[in-house]
Amino acid sequence: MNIPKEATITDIANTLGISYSTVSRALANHPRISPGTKKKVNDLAGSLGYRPNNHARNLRNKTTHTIGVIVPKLNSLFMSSVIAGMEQVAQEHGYSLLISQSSEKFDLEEQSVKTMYNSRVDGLLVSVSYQTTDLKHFDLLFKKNIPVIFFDRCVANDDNFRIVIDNKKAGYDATTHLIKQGCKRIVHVTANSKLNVYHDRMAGFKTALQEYGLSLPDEQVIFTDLSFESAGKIAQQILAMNPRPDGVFVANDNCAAGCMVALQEAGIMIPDDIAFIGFNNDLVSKVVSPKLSTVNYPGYEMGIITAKNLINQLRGTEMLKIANSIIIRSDLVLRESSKKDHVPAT
Amino acid sequence: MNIPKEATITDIANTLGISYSTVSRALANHPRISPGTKKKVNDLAGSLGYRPNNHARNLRNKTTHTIGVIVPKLNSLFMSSVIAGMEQVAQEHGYSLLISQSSEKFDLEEQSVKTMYNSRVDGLLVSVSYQTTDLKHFDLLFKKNIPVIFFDRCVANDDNFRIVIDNKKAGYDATTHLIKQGCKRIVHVTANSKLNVYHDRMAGFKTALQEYGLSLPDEQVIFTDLSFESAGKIAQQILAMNPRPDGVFVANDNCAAGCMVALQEAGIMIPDDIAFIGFNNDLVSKVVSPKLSTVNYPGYEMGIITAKNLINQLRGTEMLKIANSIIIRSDLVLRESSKKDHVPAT
DNA sequence: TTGTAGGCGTTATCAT
DNA sequence: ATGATAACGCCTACAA
Repeated sequence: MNIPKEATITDIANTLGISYSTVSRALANHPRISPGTKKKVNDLAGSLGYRPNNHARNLRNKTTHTIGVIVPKLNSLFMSSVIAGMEQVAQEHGYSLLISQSSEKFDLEEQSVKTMYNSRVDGLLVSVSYQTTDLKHFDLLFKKNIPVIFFDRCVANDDNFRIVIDNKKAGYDATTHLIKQGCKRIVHVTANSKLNVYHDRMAGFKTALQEYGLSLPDEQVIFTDLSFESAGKIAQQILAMNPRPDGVFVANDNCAAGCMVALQEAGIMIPDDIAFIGFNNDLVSKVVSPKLSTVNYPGYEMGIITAKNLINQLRGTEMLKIANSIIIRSDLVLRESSKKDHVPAT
Repeated sequence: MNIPKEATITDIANTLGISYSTVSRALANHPRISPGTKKKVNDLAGSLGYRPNNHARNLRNKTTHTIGVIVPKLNSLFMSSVIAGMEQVAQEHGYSLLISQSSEKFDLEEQSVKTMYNSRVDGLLVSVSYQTTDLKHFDLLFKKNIPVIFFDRCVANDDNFRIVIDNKKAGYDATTHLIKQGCKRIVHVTANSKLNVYHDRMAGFKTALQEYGLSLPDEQVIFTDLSFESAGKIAQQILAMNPRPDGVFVANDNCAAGCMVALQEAGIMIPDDIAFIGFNNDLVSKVVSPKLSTVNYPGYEMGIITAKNLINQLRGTEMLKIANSIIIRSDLVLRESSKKDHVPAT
């Protein structure tokens, strides 16, 4: 078990008979180091398998070149695209990503924030958990002026920097679409939470109903955790309603798909009896039968934009105190689940 | 923009009028520091918002308490469960996770390995990409005796430590199930790769066919990237076959679901014309209609076991050179897509 | 039970 | 163009 020795700049300096500050500068491609020494240093470094010690570097520079990422769940097409985008940008700029999932639990999110703080991340990208209602647990970062950017999911009415879609508009468009398909009694299935995404989607939903003169009895808004597993219960609730609704707008695809499956098992025809529209354009929306209409928004792009903004902020390139939100484009994706009186296109 | 000063052990020592080594020891809960000083130190540390500087610590100790994780994709129920399990164990033992997705590309995986290496992770947990055929790119780690554990996906015939399921048995069981349902011409859809998961599942498939005296024309093994997007092409290929197969065993659920959707659009009845079985028990398997039979294995547990093993290895607790693989239990999950002559249970 | 001193690998500020 | 030196914050023999 021989310990393979780790080469340092001192080693390079010694075998080359020069000082280690010269080596350091040569490695950093400092302008006033002779090309000759640069070459010698780089060659030797290569053959020695030298790798810079980031810890020493970070200790010295008080910067870690690490970006923390906290998300509620990793297992959606959307989230993994976001992260892929972030990773690309991070790599391009020499940053690493420290990723953590809160599993929709506030406690775990709080825990993760602490870990990130103790790991001295240069900045943090966050999509908050389902249970999060305020941002006190980020105070340690705020106090130290460590930039935090919230993307996709934020607590409503908060003025931190955020990168989101226009959830209200998307909710409005989805609902309007159902109305135009002839739906009169539309149910909205969402989470009982203060998050922008649910709050705003519902706001859009309500605006649309009002605008078209449709009433909204209390029972037509159903609160749930939006998991696939909970969908069975929602379906029961819908079946029990009298009169039965003719359209459902669910705040995510997983839950929408679960509802559809359960309702169809109970003999409901979709879209003829009840039209459905979901949110996220997740894989399930293309698999469930009939295919689920939904709202699409570009995760990969959102990841890129979010990461770029953070890095700009870290480099002081951008005056971000001015703008405090970026809105990303979203689109309605219409499929069979919401097209009344239409034969599926085959 | 006042810079909030960062408290160090020296600060604590000074305000308390004791030496910083005492503070260091008190913080580390060293046995021979008086409880009184310990309390004073900890209290002050708390009120000062002191956080240990991991970089200084790592520099000193030559250990980062960071575990690298490289996976092909994050967006599956399986992978995100694995990572949740790893995170839990890591946190319990004071480790952080550096996560990266290769997006099934060899280049990105290679890149990630380098990044991990340069970040000086204490160990690495890897599920290799679809394109990976050998492990040369891990040599830098191997040479330095940095432990690497492969989980779920490994290159075949490699003797590194691995934590996997018995893919051959699972493939055998899945195939046998189809045979027992009366299937005579069974197609296997898999990836053209050297990975254990595909290699072994196919081996199990072939063994089962042989055992039951079924022939296997070349065209009955279809190679693809197994993505949902490629499923349409596979469906075309299956439709073009003469005689038409009556059973399909696909090496993952996404692709299986995609095939089913496409075939049903072309008028094929599932399971009556063609029975289907997938692999992974991903969410789509419960959403697609009819619900997809599949092979389930516990991601969360696999994550826990993998992380625990690495940490034990790092602490020298375990003699891992002896064992070189751990097999995790997997089960067949039978649903409607493979039950011939059965009415769906409702 | 506590203090002193040296060093982990870098980079930045001097000086030469 | 290069060298010497100090400092980043922490840990740990060794002393006291």
